[in-house]
Amino acid sequence: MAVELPAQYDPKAIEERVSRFWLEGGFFHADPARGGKPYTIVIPPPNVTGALHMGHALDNTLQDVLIRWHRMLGINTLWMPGTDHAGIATQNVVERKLAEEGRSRDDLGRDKFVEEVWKWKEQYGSRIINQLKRLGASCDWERERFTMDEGLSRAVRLAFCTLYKRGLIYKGNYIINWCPRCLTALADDEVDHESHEGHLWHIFYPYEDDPSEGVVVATTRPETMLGDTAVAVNPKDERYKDRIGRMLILPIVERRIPIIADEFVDMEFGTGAVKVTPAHDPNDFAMGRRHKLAEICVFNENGTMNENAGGAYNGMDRFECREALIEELKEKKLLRKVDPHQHSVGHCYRCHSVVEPYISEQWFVKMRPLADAAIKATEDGRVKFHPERWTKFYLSWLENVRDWCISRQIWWGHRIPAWECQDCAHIEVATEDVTACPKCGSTMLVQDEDVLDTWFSSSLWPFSTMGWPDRTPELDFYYPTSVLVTDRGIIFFWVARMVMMGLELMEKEPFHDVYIHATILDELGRKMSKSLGNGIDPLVMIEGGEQMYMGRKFECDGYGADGLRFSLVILTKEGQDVRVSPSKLELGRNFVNKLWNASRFVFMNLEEISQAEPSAPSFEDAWILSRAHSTIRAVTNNIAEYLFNDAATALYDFVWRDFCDWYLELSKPRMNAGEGGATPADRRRVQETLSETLNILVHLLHPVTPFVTEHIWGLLKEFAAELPVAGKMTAPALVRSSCPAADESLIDAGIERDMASIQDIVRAVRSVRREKNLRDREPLRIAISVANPEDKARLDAKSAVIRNIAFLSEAAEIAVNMPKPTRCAVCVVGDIQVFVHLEGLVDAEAERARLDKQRESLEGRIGKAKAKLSNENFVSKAPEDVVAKERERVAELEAELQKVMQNLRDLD
RNA sequence: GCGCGGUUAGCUCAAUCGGCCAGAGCGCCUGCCUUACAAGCAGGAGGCUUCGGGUUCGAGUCCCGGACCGCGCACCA
Repeated sequence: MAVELPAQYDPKAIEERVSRFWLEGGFFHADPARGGKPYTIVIPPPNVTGALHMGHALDNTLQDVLIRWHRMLGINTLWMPGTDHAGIATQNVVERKLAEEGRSRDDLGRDKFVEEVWKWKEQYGSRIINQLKRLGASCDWERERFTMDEGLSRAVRLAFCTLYKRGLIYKGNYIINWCPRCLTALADDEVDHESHEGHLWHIFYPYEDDPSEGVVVATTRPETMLGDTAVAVNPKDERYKDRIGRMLILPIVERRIPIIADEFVDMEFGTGAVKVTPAHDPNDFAMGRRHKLAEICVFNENGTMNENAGGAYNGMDRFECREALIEELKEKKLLRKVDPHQHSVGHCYRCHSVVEPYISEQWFVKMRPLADAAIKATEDGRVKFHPERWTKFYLSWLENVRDWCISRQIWWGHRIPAWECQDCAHIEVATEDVTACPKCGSTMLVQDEDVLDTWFSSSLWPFSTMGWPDRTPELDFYYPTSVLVTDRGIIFFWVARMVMMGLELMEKEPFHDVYIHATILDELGRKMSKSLGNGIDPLVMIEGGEQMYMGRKFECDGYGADGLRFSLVILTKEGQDVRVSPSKLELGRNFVNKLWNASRFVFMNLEEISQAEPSAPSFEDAWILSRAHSTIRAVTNNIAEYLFNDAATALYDFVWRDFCDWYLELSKPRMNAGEGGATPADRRRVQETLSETLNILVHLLHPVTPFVTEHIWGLLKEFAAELPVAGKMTAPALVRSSCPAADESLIDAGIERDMASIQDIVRAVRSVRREKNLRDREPLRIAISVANPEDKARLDAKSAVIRNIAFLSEAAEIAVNMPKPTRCAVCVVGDIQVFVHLEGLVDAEAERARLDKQRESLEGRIGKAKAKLSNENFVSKAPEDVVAKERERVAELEAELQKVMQNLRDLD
């Protein structure tokens, strides 16, 4: 067979080929008509402007592990992919591109601009999808959706109308967060608060009837004073009690404003008197409405001051205005004090400008009823979080949520389906465009200019992608989905809103489980970000190349998608953020190479299949199959509980420790007829066990390292065509093959224990080799003294194993209570003594040193255990089996110690 | 201010229900190009589990309190 088997695994060529094979085979396609049990995941749709980062890599790897695992269990799986139109973000990207060409969106006008965005989307929008494919994500790509698709847009309109009709959407004039750069309203959770070192300015407001007296107010945003319409004090505040109702003259603008009393005011803070600016502060807004104060807006939409700010400031930027205003107040001796003050300032999560609280007319979703239903779904156990602690985080947000501002003053997005009649001012909300006013019949209708928050359309994702509002077979079969896998960062933005919309519009929660995985951090524990330059590009790690990381350049020769995926999965402990650095990712690359080489070894030994009837399975054959099935059991349980890294660790140990370090080494002499009595029947047996084990192993690993396992499986299918395992390899591809179930009858704790004991003996011999500077394969002779005839019988049966792996010149002599032969080193392993014949090499000092060290350790352990046993409370209160076990342990340790002591005496 | 994580080997992390000697990877030291793999093999060193109390026969693990690091929310005139 002329197959090239390079000694170093090169992922690049293989992954590309395997990827093509999968896509051409249509193996990821989901078909509800196939029936069976459904298992569904909808992808958290990445921004269409996005590029794959490590967070995506982890998120999608975990989803892919779940999907591939369930697919291999024969379950009817659907992984729904797609992208999000990301209103503000995408609009910003296209506007930046236009700016480079010296154009602006206003030059183009709305229709032309939206056309430009679509063009941009067609050209660049598939980048992240291709990157996900490169990562190996086994989504049903034939079903790819985009939140601005025709179908999803229909879903958005119907959702809006339905909620409006149910009174859950309303329009109103309220204070919202305004980004003066993006020129749009933002939802509360789209504002990032950052702590800033600012000032607390104390400003004097004189009384109208006695300008020499007045009150001092404290503020961090003095420029808003231009819009003040009152000063508030606490009604209980003795200092101000008798001044309530008195009029003040607001400096600079010279407006008459009253002193009002409101419980809200904190007497401890500042001077206890608060300037009230209803149009520019959420608390003041609420106070203003309580006291029916005027709402005077002093800002323009772009963050400059407007005519209400007065002639001097009109048109000035808000921050320049602050400076100028402070100067003027100083001149007028109205600035009484300036204290440094730490306070938090809201920033736009898209462009990072300082947002302004701003009164404007917007559309809102009434959250209370929706949130209550969502809370109930979790309380009833219909929506569960993993790890469990996120439940509280999620519920506390739902409990305190305020109405959601969903209108955005941008052009890219789902335009609000509301039309206002220019004649009678009636507002009609409808799924189809409205051409005549249903109230007055006028045809003078104007559609609302605003678009909806992107998260509004993403909240429908679990069902809009399946064809809702049509009742499709997909929706019937795959909804609700099984699990949502995401980062904690969008629990509010997205997870909560999907639950609310699913319950309201589908009357069914959109998913049963929510798995919140780690956030990826850099090696110093900081989130990866562009501005810090501490991000690692997953594509560079996969395909190779160079990039800047934390200020230095590093080069990677391409660890492959498998290497990256394995690293991420094994590093990511549930519920724990994960620090990633380029060097840590070598782990997965090394593992994949190890797996490849183990497979390569198997293939080389399958080149000539022995035609003999296989001999009976030997001890080591039974052992590796026992370990294989133990591993199947462990991985199955771990994945069911979302313990991905435990599954990966079990696989790592099985492949590297059990299979490579021990079984492959043990199989070598059995492959070579003649040597050590190996027969063609033995050879055949080993070939069957190797192929069987490798087949199990690639199945188990496939969800984590899909490419290399698919490749190995394909080769194994050819190499093992004449072996029994071929009967289990009839699927067209590993991705569609079913995973072997754990066969409990093959799991043998006794065999695993015996092997552990053999490993101890072998390690003892190796240790002596090291100590004596003997070559690893220098033939040696050993004798083994055991405690009883049963142990002798057990070891006798395995003497070939020991001989093989310890490189002995002949089988060990095994006897019960054998006296120590002369001229040998001795190692005490439990109740076994291993005598290594060394002829002239025995070194009494080295012997003494080794035995002394062991004596010390044993004495320490015995001391501890005896102290426990001599404690009457322990003996009387601890469970009997624990006490019995402890006694047994002491007896064993003492027997071992005696042997060590005897050997020490013999040295004298 | 409230809440949630975390603190274990030089580094990054494990440790199931409280019970054998607290493990692994990387790094370090020794020796090996051993016919799958130097991205490897073999052997080894390395621990007052953040601190102080408590519960318990027994605590890395449970409870109370403190320190430090990180995250979220609220307040922030």
